[in-house]
Parts: sequence; structure tokens; C-alpha cells
Amino acid sequence: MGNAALREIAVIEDVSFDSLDGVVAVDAHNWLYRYLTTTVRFTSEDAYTTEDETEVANLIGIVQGLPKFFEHDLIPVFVFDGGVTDLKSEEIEERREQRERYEEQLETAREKGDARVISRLESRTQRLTDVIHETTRELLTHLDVPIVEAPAEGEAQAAHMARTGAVDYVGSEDYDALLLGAPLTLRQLTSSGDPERMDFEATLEKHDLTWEQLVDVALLCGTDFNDGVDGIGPKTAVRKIHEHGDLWGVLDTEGEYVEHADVIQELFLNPNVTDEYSIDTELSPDIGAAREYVADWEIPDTTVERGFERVEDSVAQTGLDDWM
DNA sequence: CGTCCAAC
DNA sequence: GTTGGACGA
Repeated sequence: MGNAALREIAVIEDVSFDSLDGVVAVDAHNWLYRYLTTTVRFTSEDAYTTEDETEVANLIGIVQGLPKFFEHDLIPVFVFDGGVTDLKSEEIEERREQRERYEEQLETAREKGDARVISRLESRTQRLTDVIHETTRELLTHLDVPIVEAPAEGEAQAAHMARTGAVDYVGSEDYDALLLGAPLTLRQLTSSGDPERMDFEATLEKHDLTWEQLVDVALLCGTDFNDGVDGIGPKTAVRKIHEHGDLWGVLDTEGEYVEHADVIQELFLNPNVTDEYSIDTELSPDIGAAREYVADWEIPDTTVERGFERVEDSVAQTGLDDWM
């Protein structure tokens, strides 16, 4: 499978939080997804559900997740998804159908009372609703955290911003950022240990590949968008790309076929991104307004108190508003 | 979902 | 080297 293969190829090293500073573009969708699942797991449902049954666990997740950046001199820029490409829409449609199947399985598991299956499926069926996106934007705005609206994929836009030097890092948990050419990607920003830094140029050098060839290697091993070729893993893929120059050379001699290969190549090499955005990294968060906003959504003080205190402290200590 | 191990 | 299954977070 693709992800494990890319990890094998990528140059990744552990870095300490202390050694980092700068601006990191975060794919809002992925980040929210992670924090939603953990928030939902460790917080009582009442805490993030309003009287009319609207679930806004994202507000808790944001308050608890942002201090991690501020306390380590990192300024996040949240990049939101825009429209989608054709291939991507197909994929999303497939995922939607799959999610419905999971929900059916979930019902069965509940009937049987199988706790392990229930929690596994629940994390998969977590939805990012319009309310969640909107309230996320508003809370981030109160905290003066920069927001960028991507024309298509947030991940691609984040990588573009890193490539053009507008930000120092992409913050992401998956390996797509490497294929999108993001120079430096920080992984595991959300977990408690030290993060990992994935290095694009070092990866190309290590295997003597061009960016295009790296994407072809990934296509042979399998990506989120294709299954890859049977019997070809990371080692063989790199060797065959060296031998034949590119994906088409390999596929020709192998008599193999990868569906949508040309579209997937473009998705990584020439994604739909924009330079029409502005980010101000001198933050002056209005923590009072943020507290009020969260309270308006009926989130109990006790759940977010600690998070807001950490934001306040890190702002006071590092002077975020005159950091840059 | 990531890591480990056994089998081909 | 690659794959798939088991297993734990």
C-alpha cells in the first residue's frame, strides 16, 4: 500500500520542538479531523452538543490544539479546501458511499455491543459539517489566526505556499505533501512527542530522482488515488524508474496499466492553487471575544479553560503580536 | 492507522 | 522485497 511505501522512501528525521520556529501551513480539514476524533473520544458528548443537537466538538479541539503551535513559536495558517477536481469528486463520492456502509456496520455493532468495533467505526464516520467549518473560521478569526481559502485541495495549496516561501513548513500527517513538493513537512504536530520533519530535496537526492520521477515511483507503489502495480514496492519502483526513466517506460515494458495515471500525475505536479491570498503573521488574538464565542455555543468553561489559559500565557511569553 | 511478523 | 494478517494505540 502507498503510504507505508512512501514512508520507506522519504527522508524523515525527528526534530525537537525547540529547534523549530516560523510559519506552518496546516490543511484545515486534516487537522480538524484529527482533533474531532480525539475530542469526541475523550470529552462527554454534552460538552460539545448544543441544546438543539448541533455538534461543535471542533471548538474544543481548536482551543486545545492551538497552544501546541504557540508554545513552540510556530504560527499556524489554516488552509481550507475549496472546489474539487473531477477525479477527486469521484473519490469523495466513493468515500461517501463507503461511509454509509460503515454506518450500517456501526448499527450492527451497537446491537451486538462490540465496543472495539464501535469505536473504530465511529472515528471513521466523523463528519465535518458546514457548521464545523464556519464556526472554525469564526473562532480562528477571533484569535487572529490566518486563514487561506484554497481553490481546490487544501493540502496542495499548503504545499504551494511552502514552495513559494510564503510559509516555512507544511503541517500534515500524510505523505501527500511530499509528492506535492512541499520542501519541509512537519508530521505529528498534534501528538505529545517530538515532531518528524520530512525533507523533499533530501528525498530526491537520496534516490537520485526528479520530482516527476518521485511521483511516478509513488504511482507504481500506490497512492490515495490508485492501487499501484502488483509486486512493485518502494525498492523495485525506484529501480525500475531509474531503468526506464519514467512511469510510461516502466508500464510499457511491464505490460501494466495504471488507471488515471496522467490525471494523478497532474494532481501532484500541477494542482489547482492560487497566489491570491494574504496572511498576516503578527497575531493579536482577542481572547475575550474567543471565550465569548465558545460560550455562545454552549461549551462549558471547564472544558476550554485550560486551553485558553495556555493561549494567553504563550501570547504573553513570546509576544506573538510582535514575533515576526 | 502504524508496526511487526510470517509466508511466498 | 512484497504482501497480508494480527495486534495495540
